[in-house]
Amino acid sequence: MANEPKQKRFGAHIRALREAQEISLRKFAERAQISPTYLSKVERDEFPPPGEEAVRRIADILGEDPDELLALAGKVASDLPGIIQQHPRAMATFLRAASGLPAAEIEKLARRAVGLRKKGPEK
Amino acid sequence: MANEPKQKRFGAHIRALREAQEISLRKFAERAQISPTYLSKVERDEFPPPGEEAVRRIADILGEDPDELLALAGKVASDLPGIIQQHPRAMATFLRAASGLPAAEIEKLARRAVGLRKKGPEK
DNA sequence: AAGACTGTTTAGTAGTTAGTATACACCTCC
DNA sequence: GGAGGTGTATACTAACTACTAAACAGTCTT
Repeated sequence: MANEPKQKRFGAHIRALREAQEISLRKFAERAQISPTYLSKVERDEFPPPGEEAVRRIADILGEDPDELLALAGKVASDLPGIIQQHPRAMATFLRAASGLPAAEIEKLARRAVGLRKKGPEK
Repeated sequence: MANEPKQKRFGAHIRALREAQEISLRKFAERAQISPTYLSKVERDEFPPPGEEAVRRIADILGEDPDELLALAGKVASDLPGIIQQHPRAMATFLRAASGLPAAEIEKLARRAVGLRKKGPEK
C-alpha cells in the first residue's frame, strides 16, 4: 500500500461527467488541450489532477464551477493567495474563524463584504 | 534584466531584523536549521524565500507573525487551502469581495464569523 | 478482414522548488 | 602570524509537478 493517489475523487468525477455527455476520451483530451494518455491516467486517479489552467479548461467543457473543480483537484484558484497576502493576518484569522461554518453563512458574510466595498473605500 | 527575484523584500527584511538582534548569520542559520550558504543568498534576495516550515522557524526566532512573514515570502499558510476547499465557491466569493477592504473591516467580519460559530454549528 | 474507432500500457522528459557541501576572502585579537 | 570569527562564491542535487509519444488491445462497421 504505497502507490495510492492523494485525490481519490477528481478523476472519477470528471470521467462520470464526460461519459454523461458522451464525449470520447480523445475528443475530450483534444478540447482540453492535453494528451489522451495523460487524461486516461488522470481519470482513473492513477496520476494526480492536472495544473490549474488545464483544470479550468476541463471545468469549462463540463460546465462545472472552476473553484469547485479546483478544490476537488486539491488546489485553490491562483488569484486567492494574492488576495490573502494583502492582509495576511486578518484574512487568516477570518478563514480559521469561518472554517466549519455552513456555506450559507459564509455567503452571507461575502454579501456583507460587498456592502462594505460600496460604501467605504471607493478604489 | 533577467535574473531578478520575485520577492524583493523578504531577504532584506529578515536580514535587517537579524542584524537588529545581533545574531550572526551562522548562528541564525543553525537555529533555523538551514545552511549558512543558503541563508546568505536568501537574505540578499538572490534565492527565493525558503519553504513554509523554514519560514515559520525564522518567524519564531525573529518574533514575527508567521502569516505575515509567509505572505512576504509569497506563500499562504498551508492550513488555509484546506479551509477554502471545504466551501470553495463561498470562500472564493468572500475573498474576492473582501479584496481591497482595509484590514480593520476584515477583522470585524472575522469576529462576526467567530460569533456565528458559537451559536450555530457546535462542531 | 480492413479501417476506424474505443481506452490503456510503457517509458520517458523538462521545469521548478528547496535546498546542500566545499572552499574561499576578509577581519581582528593576542 | 595563526586561531577563530564574519559573510560569500561556486558547484551541485534530490524530489516533485505536470506533463508527452509510441505502441498496443479490444470493439464495431462495412
